[in-house]
Amino acid sequence: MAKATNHDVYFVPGLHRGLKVLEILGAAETPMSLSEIARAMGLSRSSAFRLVYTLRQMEFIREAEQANAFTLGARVLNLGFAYLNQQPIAEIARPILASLRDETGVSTHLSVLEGDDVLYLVSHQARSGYVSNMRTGTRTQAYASAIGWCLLGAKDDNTLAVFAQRQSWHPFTEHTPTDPDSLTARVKQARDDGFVISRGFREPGGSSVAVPVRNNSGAIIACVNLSGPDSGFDFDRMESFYLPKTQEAALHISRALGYQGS
Amino acid sequence: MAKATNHDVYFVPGLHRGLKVLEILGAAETPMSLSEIARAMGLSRSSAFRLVYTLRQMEFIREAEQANAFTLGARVLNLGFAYLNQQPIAEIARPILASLRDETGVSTHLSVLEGDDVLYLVSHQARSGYVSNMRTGTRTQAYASAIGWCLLGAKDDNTLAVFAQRQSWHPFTEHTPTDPDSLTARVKQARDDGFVISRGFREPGGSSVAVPVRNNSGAIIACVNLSGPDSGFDFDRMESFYLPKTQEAALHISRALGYQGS
DNA sequence: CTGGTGTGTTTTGCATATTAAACATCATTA
DNA sequence: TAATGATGTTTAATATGCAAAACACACCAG
Repeated sequence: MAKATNHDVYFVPGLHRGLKVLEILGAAETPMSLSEIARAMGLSRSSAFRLVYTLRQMEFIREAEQANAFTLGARVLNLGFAYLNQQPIAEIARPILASLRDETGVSTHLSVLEGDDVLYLVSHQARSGYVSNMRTGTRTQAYASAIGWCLLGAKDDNTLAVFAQRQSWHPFTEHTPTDPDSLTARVKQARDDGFVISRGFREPGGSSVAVPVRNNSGAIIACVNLSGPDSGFDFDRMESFYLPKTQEAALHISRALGYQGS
Repeated sequence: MAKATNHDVYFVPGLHRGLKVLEILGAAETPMSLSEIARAMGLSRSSAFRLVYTLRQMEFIREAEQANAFTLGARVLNLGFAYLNQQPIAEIARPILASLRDETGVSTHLSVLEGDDVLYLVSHQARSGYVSNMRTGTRTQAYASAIGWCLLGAKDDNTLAVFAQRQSWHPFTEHTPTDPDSLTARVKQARDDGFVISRGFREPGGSSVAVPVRNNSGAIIACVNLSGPDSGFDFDRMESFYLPKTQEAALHISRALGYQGS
């Protein structure tokens, strides 16, 4: 009996668990000992030993200063950046968003939908004041931010409904949608307008402008956004200045991807 | 017979090969089919099939638009950035190097020695003109650049000699050291001066200022550098302006790491 | 010193992953 | 159409990874 999950016949558990070790070490605040890893994985120490042994030999993990404790090694960086360099959109967007940051003075980002999350691919921090905690590689729940609504516009109504069903709603601020209906309303609004301007939706006191990026067939594949504290935005110029600048950048990127519209 | 490498008893090949698949996909220009992966790995298709199956199920790889071809998935990004976020020096240096970039107008970087390579941890591009190809995650040979000489100052003479022995010397420019002696001379010079100013050493027409970052015990653990095309640097002000600014930033970072000196 | 509890490491019988080989598709070519 | 060669997939015999248990060493408390 037992037989727990009955993993597919083709599954290679050694690989699965090794990658999980990497993720656990990635999430850890401090280096972990072999035993800690074994416990966190729900594995025997002997199995963990073999995984750690292999990973260390491959230099994907390394011992920390304190002996018998392990951290991620630099080799995982290569993987992460190999991924980034393979996303042509990131290459294209980087200089455009840098200019946008310089023109507007607030932080600029490019993000895509990855599963149910918003994933930040490019991020340029405002040159002064407030530092956003959104950096390349950051993930946030898509349902809870202007960027998310903008990106979710890519989904058709049915897919969107299914997406909404599986969310666990957490009210980040008083404006966060907390049920499928209010979310779909937001998304449809974003789709109709072609942009989202938000004020304190994701974080109290934080505002943002989001505009979709489209590919050659006109589908939404990414989202450009400005974000910053209310104090950094001149709210009166939101529609007259920040929005058009952002739209211009988004269009610039879309064109570079073969988008024919305007 | 055969028995090829007689891998250690504790080695788990499934993990080893899975990670190798990720690296191969990371290095690939375009998505790869199952068979291509198998060939690149020197494996049977059936084995590659199981690795790909597992990686795909874990979302470390995904099928490209073209069916039956695979690319890295977004989940590898998490690993890479988890590593970065675990390097406190990167967190500390980021805003300092952003200011340095803004004050000097040229690109700024923080790098560490990783094995025999220089690894860039933080990178802020100049806001105009020339865009350097050194970004976070980039690796370069340590022996061939000002940053490298600066970082190699951390090694004692014996270790440095051993390091020098195993390099394969490639003359990137006419100034690149091509033998152990000229390298060690460079490194000792850097150690004595406490900085390196270079002109066209790594790339023709590219200049750079590099200053070491020290930890609480005074050891060199990283290196701050400015880099840009000669046209971006005002060479007359190299020692009067760029160098002191860089030293100031490096000291700032060193202090934040507990360095007591000056 | 003794017993206890924590390590990391090694062993070994059993369960399971692995791969050669067969199979099923799909193109292309004769 | 049949032959060919490439692909992705499945199978089954065998090679191998796995975890329980034993081991060795450390640390700490009494």
